[in-house]
Amino acid sequence: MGKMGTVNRRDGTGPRRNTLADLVESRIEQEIVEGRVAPGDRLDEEELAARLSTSRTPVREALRKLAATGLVTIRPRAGAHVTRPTMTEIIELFETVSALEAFAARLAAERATVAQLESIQAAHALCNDLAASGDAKAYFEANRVFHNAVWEAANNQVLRQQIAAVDKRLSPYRRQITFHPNRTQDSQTEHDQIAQALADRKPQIAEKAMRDHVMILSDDAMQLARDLKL
Amino acid sequence: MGKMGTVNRRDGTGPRRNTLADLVESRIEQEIVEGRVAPGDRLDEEELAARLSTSRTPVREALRKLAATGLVTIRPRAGAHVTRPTMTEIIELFETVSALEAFAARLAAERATVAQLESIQAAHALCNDLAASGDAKAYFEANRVFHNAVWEAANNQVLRQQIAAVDKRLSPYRRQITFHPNRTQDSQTEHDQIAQALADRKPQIAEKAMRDHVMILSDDAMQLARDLKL
DNA sequence: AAAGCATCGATTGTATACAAGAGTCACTGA
DNA sequence: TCAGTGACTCTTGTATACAATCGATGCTTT
Repeated sequence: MGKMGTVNRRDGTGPRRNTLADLVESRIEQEIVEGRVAPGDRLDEEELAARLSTSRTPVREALRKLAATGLVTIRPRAGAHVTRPTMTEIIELFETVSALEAFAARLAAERATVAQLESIQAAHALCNDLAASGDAKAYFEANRVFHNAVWEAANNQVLRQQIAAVDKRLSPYRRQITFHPNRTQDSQTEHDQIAQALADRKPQIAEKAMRDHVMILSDDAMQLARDLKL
Repeated sequence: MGKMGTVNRRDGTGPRRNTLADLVESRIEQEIVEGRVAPGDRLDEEELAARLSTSRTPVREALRKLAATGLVTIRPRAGAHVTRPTMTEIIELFETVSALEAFAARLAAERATVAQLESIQAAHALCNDLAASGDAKAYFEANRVFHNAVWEAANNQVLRQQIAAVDKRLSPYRRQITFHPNRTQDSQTEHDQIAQALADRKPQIAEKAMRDHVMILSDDAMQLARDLKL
């Protein structure tokens, strides 16, 4: 009787995984986003298959899907690697995500529900506490929650997915910046302006504040990348 | 000189196809974008494999990649179908592409080369001629060229690819609108404003003009969809 | 006759087998 | 010693075989 123990969620958020290929995909994606594998690292099909106790077929399908989003680069006969963007591409990624997040902020200011605005304020408050504590790792997560709350408040699933896709590609670099000394305080000041504009329902201001916020991050990322000779 | 004999382009534009899976992918994508298969249509793996003289393996990989971009929907054990967006999703797609294209227009106004601006003007002029001629099919293509020229002039490859991805998902609906009677003339007026703002290098105006232009299209799409009971 | 259920068929998901190109490394020659 | 070249190996690309699940169809039962 209990043979159908399959998990079956229908929202696009959580892992609705019925097939091995999808499971493998989320595992690989996780390893990339969490920084367990770095840009440029090779992704060996057989090694992944062995590690995840499956055959090459689901691994290949997972890698193809990840390649479609740009997280992974596949060159024919040369295998799959975690995409290592050039300096130019990193700038382009930040520019693109700045446009998308700014638009999300604009929409959020226009049409967020009261509950959604409260979620944003709560995340903002949490960021404040953690910024004071100096726990960079925790702040990194709280910052993600804040941004996620804004994306959600835009009430546009397509937009949210597009942002998430580009954001994943930037995650290795975003991570670096968070641990940059003075960044946390500045970030909080910018979050203040964004949160205020949203609470006041001022789309234009929210849009510009978010765009500037992300682009400042971009500048920091570039500076850091130069320092680290990435 | 000719160091590598392999055909190896590095921009994402042209078909750099070495593997069957990539070839199959572009074929299926083409059929969707050109309207040869409609949203909701089933994509049978064996039938595709037979028609393209290959096995199911490359077909499956191609379908997975297309699913990652949202053009195709795959439900486990239920097969692949051309994605049929809901009314809400169509609106969300138009909103998203409006933000992206508007940003592209802004960047183009800021940093397009003279040659790129000339390409835009040329495409605009062609649109004008064809609008007068009343050849809807030709205008549809010329309109694409105009928009493509703006995307290109933004000088941001990541942005260009993101726009292209979302735009593909909208192509069935964009097509419908073009053949709507009065749309062509209105569209030209809007193109005028965009082209002028770009020529004058006014980012704010270009951004707003493009955003409005796309969102008007969205309204028309919704109205049409309602009329056709899509 | 309608509803429920079981069996069958067809299609997808996964694994494995086979083919072919790219990189490696040792060997040769200068 | 170093550059060039050749075969070899390892990995990927493709095809096929096998397994599992969902939907349909027809039968049974009330």
